[in-house]
Amino acid sequence: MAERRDGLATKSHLLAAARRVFAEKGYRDATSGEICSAARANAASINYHFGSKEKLYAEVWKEAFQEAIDRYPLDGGLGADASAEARLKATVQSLLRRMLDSSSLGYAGQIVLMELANPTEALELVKQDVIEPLRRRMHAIVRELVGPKAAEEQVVFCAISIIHQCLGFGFKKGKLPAMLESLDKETLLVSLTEHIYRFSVGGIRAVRPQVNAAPHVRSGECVFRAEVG
Amino acid sequence: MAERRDGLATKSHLLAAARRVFAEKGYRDATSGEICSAARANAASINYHFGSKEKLYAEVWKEAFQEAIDRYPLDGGLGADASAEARLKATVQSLLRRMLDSSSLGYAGQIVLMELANPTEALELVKQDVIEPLRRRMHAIVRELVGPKAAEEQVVFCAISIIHQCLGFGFKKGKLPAMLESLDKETLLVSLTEHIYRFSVGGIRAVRPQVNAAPHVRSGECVFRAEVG
Amino acid sequence: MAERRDGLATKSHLLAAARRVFAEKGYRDATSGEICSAARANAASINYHFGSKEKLYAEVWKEAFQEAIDRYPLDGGLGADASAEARLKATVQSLLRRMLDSSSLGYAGQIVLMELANPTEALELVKQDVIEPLRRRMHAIVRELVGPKAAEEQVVFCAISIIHQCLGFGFKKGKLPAMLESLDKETLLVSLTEHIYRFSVGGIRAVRPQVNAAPHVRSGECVFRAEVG
Amino acid sequence: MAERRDGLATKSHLLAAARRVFAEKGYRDATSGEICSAARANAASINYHFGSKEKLYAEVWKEAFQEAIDRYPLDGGLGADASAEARLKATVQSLLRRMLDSSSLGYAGQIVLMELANPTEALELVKQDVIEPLRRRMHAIVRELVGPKAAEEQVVFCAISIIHQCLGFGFKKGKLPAMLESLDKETLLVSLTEHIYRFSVGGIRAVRPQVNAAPHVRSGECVFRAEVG
DNA sequence: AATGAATGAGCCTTCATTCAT
DNA sequence: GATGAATGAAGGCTCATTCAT
Repeated sequence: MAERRDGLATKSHLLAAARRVFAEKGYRDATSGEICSAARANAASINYHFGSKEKLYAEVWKEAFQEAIDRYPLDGGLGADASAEARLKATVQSLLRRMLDSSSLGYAGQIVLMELANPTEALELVKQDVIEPLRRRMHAIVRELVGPKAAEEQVVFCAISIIHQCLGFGFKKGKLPAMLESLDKETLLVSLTEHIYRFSVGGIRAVRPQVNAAPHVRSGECVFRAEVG
Repeated sequence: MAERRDGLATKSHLLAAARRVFAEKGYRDATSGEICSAARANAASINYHFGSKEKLYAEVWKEAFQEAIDRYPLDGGLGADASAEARLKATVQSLLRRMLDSSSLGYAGQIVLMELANPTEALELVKQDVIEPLRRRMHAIVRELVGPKAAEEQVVFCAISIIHQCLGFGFKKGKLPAMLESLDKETLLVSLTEHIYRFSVGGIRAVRPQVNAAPHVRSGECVFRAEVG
Repeated sequence: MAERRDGLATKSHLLAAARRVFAEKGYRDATSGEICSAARANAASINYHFGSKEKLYAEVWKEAFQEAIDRYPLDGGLGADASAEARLKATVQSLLRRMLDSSSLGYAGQIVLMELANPTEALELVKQDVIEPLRRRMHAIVRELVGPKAAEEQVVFCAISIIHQCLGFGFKKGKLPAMLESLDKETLLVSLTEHIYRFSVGGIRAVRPQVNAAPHVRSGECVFRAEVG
Repeated sequence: MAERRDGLATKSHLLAAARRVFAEKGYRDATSGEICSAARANAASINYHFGSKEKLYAEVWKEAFQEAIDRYPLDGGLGADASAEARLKATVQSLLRRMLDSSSLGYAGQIVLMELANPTEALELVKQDVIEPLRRRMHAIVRELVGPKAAEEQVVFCAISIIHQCLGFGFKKGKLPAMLESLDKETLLVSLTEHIYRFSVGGIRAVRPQVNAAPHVRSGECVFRAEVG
């Protein structure tokens, strides 16, 4: 009926449609039928090209994350010799871009959030390729900023704090305060990067072992002590 | 055939089972059948007691969040006259408890994460009761800490940063580094509270308008400037 | 909860509600639950009072038809010595009333139509009590009008023609031409009776064996005139 | 597992089975399962081919009525120039055939009766295509027979009388007197047509305004005789 | 290489009925 | 005498998958 597409057009149409639909609805709610009709492909085409819905999903992940990595590398183009601060900022920005990008190629953020909240087996597949490198890079940056004397636990906590700040922005729309909704994507991204970067640098500084307590650090300590005790 | 239970035991059994199953699998993947057999109830009992699977889900939410609010009130028992720092710490701890509690009464964290990533209509229901108060409280605390001169945008960003740090801990198990997994729940919670509190106080201090720039703040600024420019 | 009704109030409420609901929706579409809530009775009350939905239905039939018979007896109050024409007219009117009456006591028409189109076992129950007497009476009247020489088949056909003309008015509302819808029930009924009576007398006359056309045609006219006037 | 049928055999099997089952049991009592197993098709096939049970029902209607219209056109093949009497007879016969035909292709009669007594939305669909044309045709014929001076109401009543006489024969089997049951379908149909035709012509004559009885009554007789002979 | 037809497993829901009180 | 709670059977429908072409 419909004119035949040449070669592997159907396959890539399916991948594109699947990425969109999976990101919008999640693995379980996205139906094969919907993906196929969005791709103007036959209902059997998913199984023909990918073997199963689940394998298509895995393929989408692989593709999406590879793209995320390619488009927004964690080092942000910085050499290994860049300062820890510069690397931190670049990493935050890359991570935010991954979460906020919803162009036709980048629903990665939505998908990963959904998986983290309600994992499929697919999550395991990208853990090593995407999450581990991120965790390690962040860990290294924090370690550098916090100094060699800091406890390992502090480093881990700080890395998590920074990553979570970024990850939260992958939640579905409507979560941001009205005030931020009006900004265009790029402006928002720059501001957020700036904010998270400064906030995190301040946070790291505050938790690192204080060789010599600066005045305002002390005040922070005091409040804290009072609270706990 | 199975012995009849007296009273409305079935209804509460269903609620308990549903909370568990919904938290484990999410709304779509949790089947009525599974919930009913977990509650040792008939397949029709969900409809009898709640009208539909969806209404049961809404009920579970309401209950779970009410419990979260009751058990872990945001003010942590502090009076309104407590210092901003104390209120911040208490709020962080309450929020963390809500996310990490997975006792028979508190899957709220898991569920909210799932909803944020992939919303059902149920999300709307608790937004006002749970999310808004949290946002407002955090906003007020940050405003107090950051001072009246800070731009509104800064306040909003900081509140988000703090909330996101906590929310991230609602993700399914297996996400925490091995090192933290070994700690018992309560110890972990105390450490995390401590960390997020200090980290956030440091972060807030770092982003607030600097009347007189202390030396090391300036260095942070410099790095940042270098990066952007 | 609800105040207890005394004695058999619930039972009669159920009967009334059931009659309404059965007439509106038919046996299969009417649910026990709907009937019970319309009667403000417990879901178990049907089974308690009547044993089953089907037995309630049969009870409704019996009651409805008994009422129809009592309120609109086929002889219309005429003695056995009334003329065949008078008895025909009375019978037609009674039958029409049975079909058109939709007061709280008389959904009989709707129900019988539904049963004729799509029978339940209940139909058998009233066949003897309601349908047979009607058929026999109509047969006798027609036989008298048509004369002893007419073939039995003709008599049967005529009786059917008359009965069918009346039965058709039991169909659900919205079937009558707009023109007739505007009339009030009683006026419509009188007009219809008049029409069917005259039409049928004419029809019978037309099909009876014609020895010599003129004389008794005239007498027929006379009778008719007498009847109407 | 069951051998695959080629082409769209399943779809037409379903339609055929559905027509039978719907006619026997009515929309509500006919189950998808029954229809499918009668069509030796899978339980999901109704949804695949028609979308839902209701749409299948609508399809069955459309088909059945189109067939009824095609096989038994109201004009019975008569030209528009045929006499009113001839057209009346032809129309009555067509209508009776539609009601009595229960070959594999024509349960239309049963279904329409059921719908008239207990309507589905499907009824609306065929009202315009089937019921309206019939009503209009009958109206025109009666108007011609009854003359221009007759009140519109009389014409409407007569048309209804004729139509109802025919419609009544769509009721489920077992309603006809034993005497008629023994006749074969075709003989019964011819006799019934003859009867209803003569009965109705007589009825119309009897209700029309009588200026002077004799002349046109006679002509009516003549036409009738001519028609019959 | 690709597809239209068809399937089977399972899900949510409805509903008449039953049971203990 | 009457009821609220609970149940089992079945119904319509969805959906990923398979098969023949």
